[in-house]
Parts: sequence; structure tokens; C-alpha cells
Amino acid sequence: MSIVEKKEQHRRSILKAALFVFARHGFENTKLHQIAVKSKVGKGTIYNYFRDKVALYQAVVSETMEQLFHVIVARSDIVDNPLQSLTAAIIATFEFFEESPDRYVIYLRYFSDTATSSKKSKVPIVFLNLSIFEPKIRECKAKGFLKPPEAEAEDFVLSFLGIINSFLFRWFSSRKTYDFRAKIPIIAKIFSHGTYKHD
Amino acid sequence: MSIVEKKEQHRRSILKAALFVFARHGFENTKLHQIAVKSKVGKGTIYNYFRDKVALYQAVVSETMEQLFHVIVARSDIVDNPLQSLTAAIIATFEFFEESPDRYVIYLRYFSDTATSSKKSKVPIVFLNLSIFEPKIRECKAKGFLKPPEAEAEDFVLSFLGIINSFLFRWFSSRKTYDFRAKIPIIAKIFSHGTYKHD
Amino acid sequence: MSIVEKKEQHRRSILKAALFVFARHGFENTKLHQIAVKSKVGKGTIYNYFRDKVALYQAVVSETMEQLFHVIVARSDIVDNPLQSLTAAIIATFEFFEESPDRYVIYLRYFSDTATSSKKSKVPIVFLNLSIFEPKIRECKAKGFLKPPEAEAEDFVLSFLGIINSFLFRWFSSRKTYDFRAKIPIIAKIFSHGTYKHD
Amino acid sequence: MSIVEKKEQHRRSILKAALFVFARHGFENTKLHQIAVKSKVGKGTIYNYFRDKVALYQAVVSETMEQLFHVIVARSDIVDNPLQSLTAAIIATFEFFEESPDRYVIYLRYFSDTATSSKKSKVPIVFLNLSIFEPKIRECKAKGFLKPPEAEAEDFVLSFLGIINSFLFRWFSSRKTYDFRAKIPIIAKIFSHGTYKHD
DNA sequence: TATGAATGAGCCTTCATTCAT
DNA sequence: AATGAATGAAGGCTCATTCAT
Repeated sequence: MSIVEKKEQHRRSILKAALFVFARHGFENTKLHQIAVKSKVGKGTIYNYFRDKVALYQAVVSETMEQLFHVIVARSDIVDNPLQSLTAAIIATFEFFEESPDRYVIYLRYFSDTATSSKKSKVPIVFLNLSIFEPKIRECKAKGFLKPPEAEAEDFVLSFLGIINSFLFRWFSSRKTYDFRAKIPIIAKIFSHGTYKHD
Repeated sequence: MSIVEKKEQHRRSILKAALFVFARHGFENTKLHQIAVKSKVGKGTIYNYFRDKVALYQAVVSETMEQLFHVIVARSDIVDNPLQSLTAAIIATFEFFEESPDRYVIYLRYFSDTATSSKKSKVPIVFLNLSIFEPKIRECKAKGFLKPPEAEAEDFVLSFLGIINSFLFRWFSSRKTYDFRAKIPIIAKIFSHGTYKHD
Repeated sequence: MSIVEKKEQHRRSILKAALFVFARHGFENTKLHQIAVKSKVGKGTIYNYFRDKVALYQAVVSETMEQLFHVIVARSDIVDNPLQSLTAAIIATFEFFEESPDRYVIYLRYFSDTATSSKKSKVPIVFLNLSIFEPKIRECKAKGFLKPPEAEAEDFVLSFLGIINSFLFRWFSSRKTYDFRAKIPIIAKIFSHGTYKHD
Repeated sequence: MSIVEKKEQHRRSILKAALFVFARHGFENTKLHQIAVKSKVGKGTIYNYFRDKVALYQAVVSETMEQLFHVIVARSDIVDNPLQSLTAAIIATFEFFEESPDRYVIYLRYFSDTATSSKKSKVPIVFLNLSIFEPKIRECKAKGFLKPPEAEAEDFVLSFLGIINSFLFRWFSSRKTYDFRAKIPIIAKIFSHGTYKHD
């Protein structure tokens, strides 16, 4: 294995370990020592790849968010119908978190972190998902598919994102037991047709 | 002023300062020293009222959540119509946070904290709002007001809560500028009638 | 003992220990732990009195230099004859270092530190002794006591200081054995009458 | 270029870089990394030429002092008159430092280093200049050129060295501006004829 | 021989908590 | 009850040194 490959492998190993530990203990309660042990490198080695603990955290967050971004785009783009593509986006998002629930914790913290502006939250990407869904929803709205008319595109995005986040939180809070997939049609129905029955 | 009143006043003062500082810096980055200064008591005095830093944080969180609970219940109970009472709940929630945005940070962190099991998040209350809205929504569902039929009461709660949280986050992220109140009718419409227009 | 007195005692104790350890090991090789042990206080206590290691070092240096300043002024001022007052200054300086040779090391390092401008050497006082001797020597020169005429007052100061430093260094390098006092008349003679014999 | 020459070139390059960096930052604050960069060799390569950081520092110091030694001897030996040869020694010393002021810092630190007994100061040479000037001065004294009679040869050496060091320090402290050369005759006069005028 | 990535001992500093006053 | 000085455990980070390539 070349030295460049080995370095890349180290970097991956550290990031993976960092995701694991940060997700379990949060930024402040994570000790660099834990990450070193988990990734089986010396403590000092981490500093060859990341300037400091904050930089490592930022790398974990931004990598996770970027991966989510790519997954969503890749999955929802293949669908032509914009309404279906939103469903595809939900599935993609869920499977991304299902594959590694640690990612969800990072995702969740990302929101609270951006709300309070401390040093470590200087993650450049802001409100990523919103910007992902926005074009699609704006397209739907432009085509006149969406109501009420006084609602702006952003309102639909917020509603859609809020519902998903809520169900994701529900899923995460009860590991395994909650069947998120079964809820997808319901989520779609509620978002599209509302909840009030007028006979 | 009696001794008891004076003590209670100290306690209030500490809690108020703690809310302020915890909201701005988070649990780990808050120094007890800051709270002592802000509340104008000695550092040691805090320990006469709270066992340790975690207990103080828990007190701040549970008090905030309980206040929110009471505000919602008080406001939504006076309305007879269950649908209207949900709107009342939204307004009550927003005004509660508007009065002191620090509360919103505590509320937001509360969610991420419960996701990761560290010591400080041993806040006994779990998913408070959910349990607030649940009875009302269950009542609506029982009365056959809600669709789709395959959705459980919890699904409505999750959807409703998610949308609100999303707009609250939007409001908080852009202090002042965002007009949350103007969005309440839209939130209600989206939740009740959905977003898809079928002419 | 009042609390203020106790604090002052702590401060003194820390400074004394710091002088001891800094003199023996130099700034970089001194561990705060050593000072804590030597002064019998907890490591953290030091930080109640000095912002950091650099501030402590600066305090040691400036205190030592100021004490030296005062000792020299006090001793040489009582003598009316400016020539005799220089001898008095030598004696005062020597006895100051003799009382605690650690001071000499601080004094010595002070010179090399000021030569190279690093962070820790940001001691405000510059070339202290020089400024002490200068007025006296300037006075002598003004009165026409000194030669050669083309020499400036500063030149005499430099020469005088240089000779003293040289003998002090000699004394310090061979603890105990070197009899500095016996050399004072010789120093005075060399400085005043020179070294070349012209029969 | 032969292998041996190439190795010697590496050694020279490292020593030169080390002089540069050690002079600017002192022993403790110098990072081997800096020297490696400055000398354009790998960090590991340094260890092929010097056992460790201390050995490298010692090599820099002893080389500098030896060069100074040789320069002084070479310059002062060509003069027959012992008094003139002292002046020649001053000039040689000054030009040596003027050529590379970094050397002066090493020279200066050498004195404070020998005062405190740490590991790095285990430089074998002790009080180098002294031993340079001593034979000449001893010769002068033996010939009856020097006074006062109760002064030993060492006293003259110390005085002479002290004055020079003082003026060198003055020169170094104000790079460029101070005209050391102009002071040489004054230094010589003060040393030889003293400072007190007796009409 | 040259390299620089890996290593971990070591240290400064912070801060929750204690306790004498 | 209130205070804040004292404490020391704990952790992020540095950097001399090693060693596989």
C-alpha cells in the first residue's frame, strides 16, 4: 500500500472513530484519547490530520452533512415527478441514518449548534436540507400544485422538513422498535392532503 | 421579608441567571462562576440551593418545560373547539419563547440532549409537548375529525409538533426579522388541509 | 490572621518559591508543579495570584529588579561624595545577590532575555542598573571629575557596569570560594586609575 | 562531489540553520522542525548528524566559541605589542559578531546557561574568552606593565572582558545605530588610564 | 542515507467542588 | 446562610524521537 493510501486510510479511520464517539458523548464530553483508542492510532497522530478537536468535529459534521446531501440528491433526482421525488428524499434520508444512527445524532446536534453560535459550530453549511428540498418544492409551487396560495415555497419546505424530523426523532428515540418505513405513506398523505376530514 | 422569602428569592435569582448563561453557552461551556456573577451571589451559595451543576441544569430545564406545559394547557383549555385549541397552543408556545428566547434554546437543547445519553440529560420529563398535545388530538381522532384513518393519534402529534418546531427554529434563527405570528394561519391550513391542490 | 494577610502571605510564598525554582531551572524547564510543591500550595492556587506562568515569571523578575533598584538607591544616596557612592552601590549590589544568589541568576537571565525579544521577556523595565548609575556618573562628569573628555557619560556607565558584572559572574561561578568583597578596592582602582603603569 | 563532502555539506547546512533558529528563539523554544525546514533537510536527517537536540545545540555553541577563539588568536597574534594586541582582540571579537549577530546571542546565552546547571549547558568549554586573554595579560603583568600591583592577572582579564561585553551588549541592543568601532579607542583609554582626572 | 508519519510522555491550564471563616 | 480562596483531577495539545520505507 502506498504511503498516500495509508494516510487516507488513517484519515478515514479517525473520522469514523470520531463520528462514533462524538455521537455518543457530544463534543465537550468526547476525549481525544477515546477517538485515538477507537481508531487505533496514537493521540498525536490525530493532530497530523486535523488542526485540533474543533476541526475534527467540523470535519465529521460537514462530511456527514455532505454525504446526506449527495444521497438525497442522487436518490430524488432519478424520479421525474417532483412529488414522488420528495418521497424518495425521505427514504434516502432515513436509510442514510438507518445505516449509521450516529449520523442522526450529528445531524440533530447540528441544528442546536447552529442556533447557538459558539466557536465549534462554525460549520459553513447552513440549513442544508432546506436548500436541498427548496428547488423541488419551488418547482411544485410554480406549477400550481401546492396550496394554500398565500404560503410561500419556504413554508412548504419548513413544514415538510419539520414532519420528517419529527418522525426521525421518534424513530431514533426508540431504537429498532419504531417502523419508520411504514410511516412514509402516512407522512406523505398528511403533508399532501392534510389531517382534517370534511365529509 | 421573611427568611423563607429571601431564600426563595435567591433561588429564583440563580435560576434566572442560569437560564441566561446556559442558553448562551450550553451546559459544558457554562462556568458556575458566570452564573454566580450574573445572579450576584457567591459561587458557594449556589451549592446551598442545588446539589451540583447538573442539578441546576436539570432545574432550569424542567422548570422551563413545566412553565411551557402550564402555559399551553392554560391557553388551550379555555377554548372549547379542539381544533381551535391547537391554534391557541401554537400561539401560547410562541409567546412563551418570544418573551424569553433563552427558553427556546433550552427547549431545543433538550431534544438533542435526550438523544444522547449523558449524565446531564437525566432530565426526568420525556417528550413533554407530545404528551401535552396528545390528549387533545386523541380526542379529535376519536371524534372522527382526523384523516387519514390509518394514521394513529401519535402520527398527528408528531406531524403537528414537527411543523411547529420547524417554524420556531426558523423564527429563532433570524431573530426579530421573521414574523412567526403571520405564519400561524398558514401552519394551521397546511396541517389541516394539506398542501396538494386537486382542482 | 486576616484573610487579606493570608492572601499576601500566599503571594509572597509563591513568589519566593518561584524565584527559587526559576533560578535553578530557567523559565522553560520550570514546572508549575515544582513551584506549587515548593510553596506548599495547590497548583491551581498559583493561578489565583498570577494569570499564567509568564506573568509569574515577570513578577519574579520585576520584583527582583525593583528590589535591587531600591537597595542601590538607598545605600548610595546616603553618601555625599559621588565617587564613594559608586563604591556603596557595588557593595549594595553584591550584598543583595549574596543574600540570595538566586537573584543573581534572574538578573543575569534578564539581560539575555532582553537581548532576544520573546514573549516572556516583556518585562517593562529596561537596563535598570544603567539608569540607576547614570545620574551619579553624569554628575561626576559634569563636575569635570572624569576622563577621557571624548567619552560620554554612558560610556562610563557601561564600563563601570561591565566590570561589576564581570566580577559578579566570577563570584557566582565559584560559589563561596571567591571573595568578592576583597576585590572591591581593586575594581574601584582599576575603574578610576586604569591599568597601565607609566613610570 | 564525494559522499564525504556531501555529508559534510549537510552537517554545515544544519549547523547554520541551527545557529539561526537557536539565536532567535533560544534552546527550549526552538523546534527541530524549524531547523529542518531552514536547512532544507528532513527532520530525521538531523539525527544522522547529531545524537539529539542537546548535542546539536552544543555543537552550535562550541563551534561558535571556537571560531571566536580562532579569530581572536589569529588577529591578536600578529601584533607584537601586547597592549596593541588587546585592541586587535576587541576588533576581532566585534567583527566576528558583526558578521553574524546570531553568534552574539549564542555567546550571551552561553554565559547565562553556564550559570544554571541544566542538561543542555553541559558545554565542555568554560569561560572561553577568559582563557584567551589570560596569557597575554599575564605576560603584560609579568613585564610590570600593569597596575595596581595588588591586582592579579585574572582581575585585569575580568575587567577587560567586562567592559567589552558591556559595550557589545549596548551595540547589540540597538542594532545598526550604535557605532561600536568609534568606541574602541575610548574603551582602550578607560581600561588603560582609568576615568578619574587628577589635575 | 534521507525522510516524515507515528507516537505518547508530559505540561499548562481550567473549573467544579469543598470548606474555613 | 453566604462567601470565595484553595484544590487537584483531567484533558487538549506539543514536540523530541523513532523507525518503516
